[in-house]
Amino acid sequence: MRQLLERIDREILTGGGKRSRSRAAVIERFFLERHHVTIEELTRSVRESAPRVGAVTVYRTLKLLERLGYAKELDFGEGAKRYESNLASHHDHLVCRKCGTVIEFENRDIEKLQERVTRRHGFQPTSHRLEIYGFCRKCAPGKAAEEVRCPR
Amino acid sequence: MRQLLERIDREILTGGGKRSRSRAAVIERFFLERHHVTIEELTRSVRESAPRVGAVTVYRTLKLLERLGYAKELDFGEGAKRYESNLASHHDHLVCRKCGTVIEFENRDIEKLQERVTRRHGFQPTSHRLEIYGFCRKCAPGKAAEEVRCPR
DNA sequence: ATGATGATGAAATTCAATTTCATAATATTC
DNA sequence: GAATATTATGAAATTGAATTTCATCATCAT
Ligand SMILES: [Mn+2]
Ligand SMILES: [Mn+2]
Ligand SMILES: [Zn+2]
Ligand SMILES: [Zn+2]
Repeated sequence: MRQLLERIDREILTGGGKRSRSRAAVIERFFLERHHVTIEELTRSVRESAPRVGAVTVYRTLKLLERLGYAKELDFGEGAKRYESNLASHHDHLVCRKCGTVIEFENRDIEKLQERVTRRHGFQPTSHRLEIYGFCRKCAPGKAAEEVRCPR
Repeated sequence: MRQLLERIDREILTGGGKRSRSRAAVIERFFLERHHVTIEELTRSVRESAPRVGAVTVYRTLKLLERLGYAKELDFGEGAKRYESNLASHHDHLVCRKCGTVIEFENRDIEKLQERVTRRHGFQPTSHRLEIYGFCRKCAPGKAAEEVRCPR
């Protein structure tokens, strides 16, 4: 952890940036988070230990971490984006539409097939997103309130 | 086409709705679109034949078509959402980060593997989204302006 | 035609995200 | 250890897509 923070600090320095307490607070909290967090959630968390940090700094710091390759931006269609550490290996997500639980999975076969698809189209892939929406074990009762068709 | 429009009209009627000229104009234009359109693009298109139609009606009509199962909402992270007809069979997308070209593909093997993944997690899937971002054949020169690391 | 209810669209509102800008913090130079 | 230069901060303002409001219009049933 210490190692990581120092390494990021060094990268920022190298890039012409300066150290900052607020940013350090955001970065530390971010990597302590267990789940995929929104800016709002992370801001609340940061303020427990550094109450004066503004949400704008959280926005800026996460964009920075993303540019440096340490964070990943996610969008589960909730309105606000979520972020996760990009230190672990690549994975995709199962998102429960009822309770919001997110299950992570990794499937090399799917990734292989994706590569084949892109090759077939002369497409040079740089990233992808695969999200499967539905109901998790807890939230999948016999019949969920599925398709209610109504014009309004 | 005529068939489709009448069928949708009937469904709306059944659901307690009424016919409307503005909405009909939006629906007709929508199904004539070849590409994935934003609300703004579709509104411009609609106004060529029905100049008084407001953007709000386009928003509302697309939400309606989505609820009825005739349209699909897409989000390629551009800020504005895109919509496509849901009449054709399911497919996923390759999105060029440079020129914006969208290539559609269909891969039964990937879908099968997805089902296996969800089953393994006791997850009941209702939909998914798979998008692969990168550079299309035209836009993939030896080295694209890939990773420029800079703290700001 | 009349009345009831749905649909419309301009304007107002919402809300995440970004920009602005005066001030504060940090690095560099002497 | 100042003085100076440059970056970072955060409150407030701004943006922009999407939604809501509401007075008015259109459509349907009687
Ligand atoms: Mn994850
Ligand atoms: Mn498509
Ligand atoms: Zn759930
Ligand atoms: Zn391209």
